[in-house]
Amino acid sequence: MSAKAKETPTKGEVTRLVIEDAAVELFIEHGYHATSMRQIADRAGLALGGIYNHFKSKEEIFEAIILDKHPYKKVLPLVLEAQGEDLETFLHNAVQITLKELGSEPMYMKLMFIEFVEFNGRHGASILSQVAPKVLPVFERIIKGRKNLRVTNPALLMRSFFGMIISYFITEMLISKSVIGKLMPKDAAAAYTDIFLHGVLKEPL
Amino acid sequence: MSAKAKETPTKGEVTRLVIEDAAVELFIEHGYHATSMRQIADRAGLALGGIYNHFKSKEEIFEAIILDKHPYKKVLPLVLEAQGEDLETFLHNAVQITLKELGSEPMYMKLMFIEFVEFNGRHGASILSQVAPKVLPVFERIIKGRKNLRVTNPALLMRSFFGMIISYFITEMLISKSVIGKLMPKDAAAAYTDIFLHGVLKEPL
DNA sequence: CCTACCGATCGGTAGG
DNA sequence: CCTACCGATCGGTAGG
Repeated sequence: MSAKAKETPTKGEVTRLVIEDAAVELFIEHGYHATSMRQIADRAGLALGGIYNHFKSKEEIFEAIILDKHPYKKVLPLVLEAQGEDLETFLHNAVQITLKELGSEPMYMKLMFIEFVEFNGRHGASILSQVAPKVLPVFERIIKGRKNLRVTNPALLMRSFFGMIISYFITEMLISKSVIGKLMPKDAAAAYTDIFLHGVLKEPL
Repeated sequence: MSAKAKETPTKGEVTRLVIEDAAVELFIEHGYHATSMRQIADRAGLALGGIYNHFKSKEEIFEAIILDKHPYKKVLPLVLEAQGEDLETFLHNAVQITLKELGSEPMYMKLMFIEFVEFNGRHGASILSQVAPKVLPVFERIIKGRKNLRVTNPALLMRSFFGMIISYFITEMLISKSVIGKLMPKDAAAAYTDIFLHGVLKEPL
């Protein structure tokens, strides 16, 4: 048992994750306050009381989910490690990789909105304060390294980058339920990326 | 009483609006399911039972609010009536007017997110189906009339237009609670508009 | 429009 | 980890 404690998860750790998985599904389906502890217990396959061996309260489940499954957990390393010979390919890669990764489980983006609506963005604001100092330098480097950028403020570049991603997914989720989804181009993600890049860059790709 | 019935609102109509106003405040503060009928009654200044003389259920209050106070009610006429000599000024005006109008009560944008999170976008999808046919022609006209557009698909242009607006407000609300809001340029709305326009247009303004 | 009430369900706990 | 239970609060209604 001297290893990194990642190899053989405790039975308790497994149950904890089962509860989290059941809860995150239900939260995404109905939101936080409309989901009951009994529903979570049922879907996790145990009795109501059993949950409280792993979590002190319903809110603690939500907080664990935010820590473990928030989309930024996937996006952050991707953006930090994005590569490319020049600025254009770098930004293009960063956007495409991020959209593709998040697109594999688009509903997890809904966690952000649940938190925003039902917790007034309390967790979101604190995540932002932790993450921004790590990500901002990336955008600072982009701006300093190249001259063909129309945007010279790193915070604004960062904001428009993530704003574009958020906008892509929320419009995607709204449109997919409507007929006008049919009118969208095949690779809407690429088209979206394209608009953003041309908005930010001075010269065409 | 042959007038348009807008002049002297019934006492009942007034009470109805008082209830809606109390409810929309509470929904924006805590979301739909976390708001109780008793809270709404208290804030509206009447007893619990009194509400049911004006609304059959809690959900009916929410639906009335969506009908009366959804941000698209303000944005739609503005976009339809936006003017401008050429394409650039037209688009620029449309964006600026919309951002300014919504910015006067930014929290009402939260209604969209509440509906998305707690009603799974049911109302949002039906609004989209009603509104899209009216708005899409505007973007079709934009595309047909001018050649210096990089985006040739009207649905995509419409999506990126409203996506940009949504993205502006959600990042605004998140950032305003964080320190990095200080790093943003003075007129972030103008900068945001600028990025969008350059993303969509072939030539600089 | 209010008072007083209904059954149902909520989050959480004790005790084993 | 389950059974059985707690007080509190929920949306909604009857009756005046």
